[in-house]
Amino acid sequence: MLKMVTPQPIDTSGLASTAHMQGSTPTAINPHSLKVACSNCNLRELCMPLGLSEQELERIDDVVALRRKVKRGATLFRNGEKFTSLFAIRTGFFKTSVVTDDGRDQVTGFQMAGEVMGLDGIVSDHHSCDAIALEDAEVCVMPFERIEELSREINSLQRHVHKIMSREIVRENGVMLLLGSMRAEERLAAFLLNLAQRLHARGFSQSDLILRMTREEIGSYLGLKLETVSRTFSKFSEDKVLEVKQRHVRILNTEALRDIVNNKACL
Amino acid sequence: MLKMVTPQPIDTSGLASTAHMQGSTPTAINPHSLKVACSNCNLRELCMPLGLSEQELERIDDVVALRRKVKRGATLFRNGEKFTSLFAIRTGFFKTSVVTDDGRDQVTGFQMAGEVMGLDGIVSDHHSCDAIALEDAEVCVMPFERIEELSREINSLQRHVHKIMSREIVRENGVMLLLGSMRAEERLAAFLLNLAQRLHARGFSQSDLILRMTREEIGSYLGLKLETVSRTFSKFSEDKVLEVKQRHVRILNTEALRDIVNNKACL
DNA sequence: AAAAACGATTGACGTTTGTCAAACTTTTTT
DNA sequence: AAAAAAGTTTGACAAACGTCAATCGTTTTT
Repeated sequence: MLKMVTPQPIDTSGLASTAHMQGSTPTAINPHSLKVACSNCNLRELCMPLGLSEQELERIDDVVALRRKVKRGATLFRNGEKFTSLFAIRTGFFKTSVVTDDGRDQVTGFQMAGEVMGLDGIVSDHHSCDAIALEDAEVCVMPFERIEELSREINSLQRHVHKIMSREIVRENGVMLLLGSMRAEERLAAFLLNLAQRLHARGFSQSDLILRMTREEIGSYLGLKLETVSRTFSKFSEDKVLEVKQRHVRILNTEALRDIVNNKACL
Repeated sequence: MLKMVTPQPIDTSGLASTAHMQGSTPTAINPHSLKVACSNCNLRELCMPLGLSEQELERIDDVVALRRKVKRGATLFRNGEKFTSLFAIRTGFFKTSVVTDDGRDQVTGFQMAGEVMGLDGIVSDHHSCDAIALEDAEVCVMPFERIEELSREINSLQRHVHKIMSREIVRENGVMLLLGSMRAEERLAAFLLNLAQRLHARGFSQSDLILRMTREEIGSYLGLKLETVSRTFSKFSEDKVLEVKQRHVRILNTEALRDIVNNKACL
C-alpha cells in the first residue's frame, strides 16, 4: 500500500470540538490577533510533542507569540518574503504553491488544522512558496528563533521539530511517487483517500467530504488539467465509487479507491 | 527562472581536490570503516556550518563516528530499516527511491559529494526509502542522537541541521513543479542544468558530464519512460544543444537549455 | 432580483508520451 | 576471447491526457 495515503497515525482524541471546521467557516470572535496558549489547545496533540511537564508546557505557550486570522483568498506568506515564523493552523484550510517567472504554477500541498507551514523559508531566510487560505482561517504564529531557542532546552520539542520537517520530506516523496508514476485515476483516488484519512483523524466523516479547492487547484496538485480532474470525478461517479455534487464528495467504496491506487482495480 | 535549477550557491573554494570523483572511482585506502575528522575535510563547506571555533570543530569531529564504504550497486539503507544515522557523502554518487508493494518505483533524488541522506527516517525512526550507490562511494556516518545532542549546544550546528532539512523540502517542491507542470524536453533540460550546476560547484566542468545513472533511472526521476528519455537526448543532439555519447554528455548550448526550461525555446 | 463572474461539465479533436518490438552497443561474466 | 547480460536507440502504433469550445450551474456583486 502507498505510504503517502497514510503518512502517520494521529491521535484523534479531544479533537471533536473542531468539527465545525468542515461544515462551515469559523465564527470571528476577536480583533486581528490575540494571545493564547497551547496548553489548553485541543490541537496540541497535532502541533506539539506529548509528555511535556507542566513547566515545559508553560514555556512553550510563550513560543506561540500570537494568532493571526487569514480571510479566504488571502495570503499568509508569499514567495520572496522574509521568513521569521512557522505557522500552525488552528482552523481553516490552506494551499501552498510555487510559481515561476514564466507563469507555471504548482500547488505543492493542502494544509489543514494542526499542520505546520513555512518550513520552506528556513534554508534561505526567505519563503520560496505562497500560502493562501482556501477558507477563513486562524493560525498560531511561532517565531522560529524562539522555537530554536526553546528546542535547545526541551529535548522533546527539538525532536518534534525534526519530526515535523522529516514528515514533510516523506510526504513530498509520496507526492513525487504520485506525480511520477500514476495515471489520472490513480492520482485522484490517492488524493481523495489521503484527504479523507486526514479529515477523519480530525473527527470528521471519513466518507463525506467537502472540497475546499477548485478542480483547477486539485489538477495543479496532481499534475493534471482541470478537465481531466472533472472527467475522472465523473468516471468515479458512473462507477459508483463516489457521489459527486460539485465540491461535496461522498466516498461510496473506499476499497475500490484503494484498489485503483494499488493497480488492482478489477478489470 | 526556475528555483530548482539553482537551489542555492555553494562555496567552491577548496573543493578542487575532489575532482577525481567525476573522472574515475576513488582509490580504496583503508579496511571497511575508518575514523576521521571533519576539521580537515575538504567538503566541510558543504556538510558543516561555517565560522566554527577550533573547539567546536573538535566536538563536531566526534559526531562523525566513522566512515563507511559502499560498493556500486550496494544499498546504504533500505525502506523499513531502523533509522539511527544521517549520512554525508564523501565520494561517490547515490540515488534514493521509494518502492511500493505493487511494484511502482520512483527515484526521488540523485545525491553527490557533500550532500546528506537519511532525513526521511527521522519521523518514524525507520527509513522510508532506499539509498543505493551508483558508483563506489564513501559516506560519513553521523548518529542522529549525537547530532541532536551537539546541536543543542552549538547554535550554528542547530541552524545548519534545520537548513539542510529545509533545503530538501525546497528541492522537492522544485521536483513537484517539474513533474507536475513540465513536458519531457523541459524536464530533461532542467535535470541536466541542475546536475551541471551541482557538479560545477564541486569543481567539475559545467559542460562535460558523465551520467552515473541509466536512462531508466533518469526516466523514473523525471516521470518518463526510458524510451522518452532516450528520444529526448537524441532530439537535443540533433538540435546541437547537446553532444551525447551514451553516458557522456556535453552541453553545447546552456542558454538553449535554459530557454527550454523557461518555455522560451525559439520556435 | 438581475447581472456578472467564476467554476464545473462534456464533447470533439490533437499532441504527447507510453507500449511493444527489434537491432545495436557496451559492460560484465565465464 | 567469447558469451551473456545489461543498457541504449529507433520505429510503428496505441493510449492517455491536453486543448479548445460550448453549455450549464453556482456564487458573488451591484
